Amino acid sequence: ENIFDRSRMAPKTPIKNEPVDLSKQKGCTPERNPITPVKLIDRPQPDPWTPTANLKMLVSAASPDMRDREKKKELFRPIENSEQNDMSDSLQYDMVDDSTVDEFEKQRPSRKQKSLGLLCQKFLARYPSYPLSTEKTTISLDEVASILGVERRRIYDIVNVLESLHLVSRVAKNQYCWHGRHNLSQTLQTLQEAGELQYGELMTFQHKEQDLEYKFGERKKETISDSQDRPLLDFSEPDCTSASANSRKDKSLRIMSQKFVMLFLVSKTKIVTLDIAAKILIEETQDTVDHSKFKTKVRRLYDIANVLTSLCLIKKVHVTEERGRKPAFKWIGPVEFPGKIDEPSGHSPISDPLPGAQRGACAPYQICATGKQRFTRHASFNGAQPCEGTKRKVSSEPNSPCQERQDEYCSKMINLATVCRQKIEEDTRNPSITSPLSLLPVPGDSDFCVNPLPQAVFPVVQADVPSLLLPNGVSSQALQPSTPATSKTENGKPTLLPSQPFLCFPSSSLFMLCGGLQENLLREKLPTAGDIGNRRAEEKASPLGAQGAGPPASCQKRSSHKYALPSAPIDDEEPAAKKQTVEQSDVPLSLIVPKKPFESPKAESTPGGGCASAVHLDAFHLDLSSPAAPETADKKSTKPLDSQEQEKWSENKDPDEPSPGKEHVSKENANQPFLPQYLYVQPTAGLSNFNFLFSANQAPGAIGLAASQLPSLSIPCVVMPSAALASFPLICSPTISSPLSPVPDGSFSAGASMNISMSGLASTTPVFIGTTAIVTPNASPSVDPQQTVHLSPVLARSCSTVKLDSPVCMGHPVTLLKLQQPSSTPVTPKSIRPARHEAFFKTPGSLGDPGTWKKGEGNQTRNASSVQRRLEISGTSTD
DNA sequence: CGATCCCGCCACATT
DNA sequence: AATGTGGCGGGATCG
Repeated sequence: ENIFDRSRMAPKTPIKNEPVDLSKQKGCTPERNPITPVKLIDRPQPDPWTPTANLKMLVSAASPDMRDREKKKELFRPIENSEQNDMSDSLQYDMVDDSTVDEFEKQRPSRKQKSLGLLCQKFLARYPSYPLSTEKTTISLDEVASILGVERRRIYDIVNVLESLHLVSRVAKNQYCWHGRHNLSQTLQTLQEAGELQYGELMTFQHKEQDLEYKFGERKKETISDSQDRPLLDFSEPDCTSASANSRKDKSLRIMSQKFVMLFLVSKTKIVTLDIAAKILIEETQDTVDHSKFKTKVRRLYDIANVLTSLCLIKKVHVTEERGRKPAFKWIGPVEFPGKIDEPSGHSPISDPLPGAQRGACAPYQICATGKQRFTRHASFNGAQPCEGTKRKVSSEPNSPCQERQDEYCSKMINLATVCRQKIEEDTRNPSITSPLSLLPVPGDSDFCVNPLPQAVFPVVQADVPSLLLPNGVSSQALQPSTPATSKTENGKPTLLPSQPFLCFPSSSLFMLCGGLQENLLREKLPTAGDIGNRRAEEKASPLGAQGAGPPASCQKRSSHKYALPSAPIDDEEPAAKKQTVEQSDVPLSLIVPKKPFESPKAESTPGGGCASAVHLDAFHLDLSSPAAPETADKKSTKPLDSQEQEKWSENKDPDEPSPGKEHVSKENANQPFLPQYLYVQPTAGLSNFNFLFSANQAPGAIGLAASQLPSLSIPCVVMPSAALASFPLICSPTISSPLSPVPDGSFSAGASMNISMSGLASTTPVFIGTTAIVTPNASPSVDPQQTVHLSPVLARSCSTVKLDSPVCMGHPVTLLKLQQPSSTPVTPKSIRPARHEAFFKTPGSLGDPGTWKKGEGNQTRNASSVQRRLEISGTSTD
C-alpha cells in the first residue's frame, strides 16, 4: 500500500504554487511514529514518478528503517522533501540530482496540502452534491481514508461535520451514507430556527460594540443554558438515527458544528469571529473559560470551519475591531431557505442549491447563461471560483477547490441532468406547469464534463437542480418572470415592435439584459405591442433593476429585513458591521452603477438585499408576459408580504410542496406572451464599439434541459462590435424564431447569432452577454467601468445573498463575457447562485488589480471576472 | 509571534 | 481483546 501511495504522491507534481521552502520546512519534522507511514496526500498528479522515484519506493518499501534513517539524514539537508524522506535516500545521493531534488521538493507536501480543508474537498469531490434519489451511496471510511491517503481519524473529522449538516449519515460501523445537499437547505433552515431560539438574542447585540463579546458571554449563559441542550435540533429532526445512540458526549464536534452554523444563520452580518464562536460554544457551562479550554475550542472550530469552507458555506474573513484584526468566517451559503422564503423566486433557488456551494456557491459568476451547457460551463468556470475567494487562481492552483470540484461538478451535472430530464419530461407532460428551470443540461451532455475550465465554477446548474427538485412555489417563483422591470431606459422606450425580435435603442446607453424567457412559449400569445413596450422597459430595467423591479422590491424588503444587508440594513444596528471590515467581497457585488442611472425607483428602493435574488430571477425570466408584472404580481405582489410575512412563508412552506408556487408559475408562464427576444442596444458612449443584443426571451435561468430537444443555446445577449454589425443588418434571429416545441424556452438557436457575433468580434473577442453582462474591457478603454457594469442575475442574487448595498441595479448592468470558445455556448443564467457570487467574485481576483481589468486582454475568464470585480469595486467603493 | 491546524495519543464505545 | 470513534492538545507551520 504504502508504495502505492507513495508513488502517487511523491513524484510529481510539484505543488505548484506553493512557495514552500524546502530548506526550512521540512527538516524539522521528524518522522514520528513509524506507525503511520502512509500519509501521503495525493495530489492530483498524473504524473508518475520518475525513475528514481520508483527506486526510492522500492527501497523504502523494502526497508522502512532505511527510510527513517534517511529521513533523518535529510533533515540535515537544506532541502528536503518529505517525500524524499519517504523515498530512500539512496536515491537521493545518486539519483537525485538537483533537478530531481527540485521536483521532490516541490512535491513535498506542505502542510497546506494536507489540510483538512483540502482533504474535505477531495472527499466531497467523490460524491455528487445532489445524488439521484435512486442511488444510495455508501461511504466506507476505511476505503476513503486509504484512497485519500489519510488516516481514518481525519475522515472522522470530515464526516462528523458533514453529518451535522445531514450530508451524510452513519449507517453502520465504518459506513456512512451519502445524502448530498438535497436536504441541506432544510437542515440549515432548521438550524436557523434553532439558532434563533438559542442565539437569536445574542445576535441582536452582535456588532454593537466591543461589548459584544461580553454580551455574548452573558447571553450565552442565559440562552445557552436553556437551549444548550446538546442534542440540537438537528439531529433529532431529520434523521435521528445515529443520534439516538449518542450516549457519549462525543459528537461534540457535530454539535459544535451545528451550533457554529447556527451562529452564522442567526447573525445579521453573517460573520462570526472565532473567538466569539468559541465562547458561545463553550458549553453553557461556565463562562469562565479557561484559556486552555478556549484554545481547544478554537482548534475544533478551525476543523469545522475547514469543512464548512470546503462546502462553500463559509469563507474566511477578518474582522477588524478596535483591537485589531480577528479571524472570522463569513457565511456564504444560502441564507434563506426555500420553505421560508417568501420570495419566491429568488431565494429558493439560491438557498437550495447552495451555493452551490460547490459549484454553485462557488460559481457565483455565472451569469450568463441561458442555455447551453457549454456556454454555461464556460461562463461559470470562467468566472467562478470556488468558495474561497482566495486569491488563488484557479487554474494555477491545483488545490483550488474549484478544480477539484470539476470532477465533482461533472458528476453533479450529470446527476442534475438526469433529474432535469425527468423533470422535463414531467413538464412536458404538463405544459402548463412548465417550470422555469426547464432547461437544463441534458445528462447526456458530456460537455459539461469535458471541458472543464480552469476555473470551475459551479454552475448555475446546480442551483437549478435544486430548484427542479423543489419545484415549489418558491422555485417557481423565481422562475417567474415577475419582473416588472419597470424601469425604463432613459431614452425612452425602446422601439420595439411586437413582431420584432430585437429592440433598438437609439441612444445609447442602454443595456440590458436579457431575460430569460423561457418556456412558456406555450402560449402563443404574443404580447401586444404595448405590452411589449412595457416589457421591454422592464426588461431593461430588470437587469439592474431587476432588483428594482416591483416584485423584487417587495421581496427585497422582506429579505432585507430579514437579512441584514451589509450595507443598508445593517446600518441601523450595526456599526459593528463597519467595524468588521470584511472584504469587499462581502459587499460584494455592487452592481454597478451605470452612468446613467436609470431611475427605477424601484431599483433604488431595493437595496439589493435579499431581494436581489428575487430580482434576478425576474430578470431572467423576462416577463414577457406581463408587463409590469401583473402576473408576477400574482405571486409576488399578491404576496406583498412584507417582512413579516416572509417569515410565515418560510415556516409554512416546505420545500417539498409544490403548491402555490407552481401554480403561479405555470400561470404566469402561460400568460406570458412571447416577446421579442432580443434587444438591440446601440452603443452607448461607453461602449461605443459594441452593440448588444439581448434576447429577451431567454431566461438565463433556463437552461436547457431541453437540451436534448433543443440543442440550441440560448444566449441572452450578444454583443458585437459595431463594425461587425454594420455588416450585418441585424442580427439575429431571435430565438423566438423557434418557439419550438415544448421546449420553448427561450432557447433559440443561438448559433446563428452567436456566430455572427463572433465573426464581428473576431475570435478573440467574442463576447456574449449573458444575463450577466460582460464587458470587454479592452474594447473600450474609454468606458467607465461603471458604465460597463453589468448585472447578472447571478449577481443580483448574489447581491441578495450577499447583500448588496448597492444601488446597484440601477446602472447598466451588463456584463460581458468573453468566450474563449466562441462556438455557441449557451449560457445559463440561472445557475448562478447568490451566495456564490461573493466568493466567486472574490476569488477570481477579486483583488484584482485594476490594471488587470483594464487589460482585458482577453482572457475570457479574466475579463469576466474583472468586470465583475469592477462592479464589485465600484459598488463597494462607491460608498 | 500569533494564527492555523496537523498529528496522533489515548479514552471510551462497540463488536 | 480488538477495533471503531473521536476528544484533545502538543507543537509544527504558516503568514
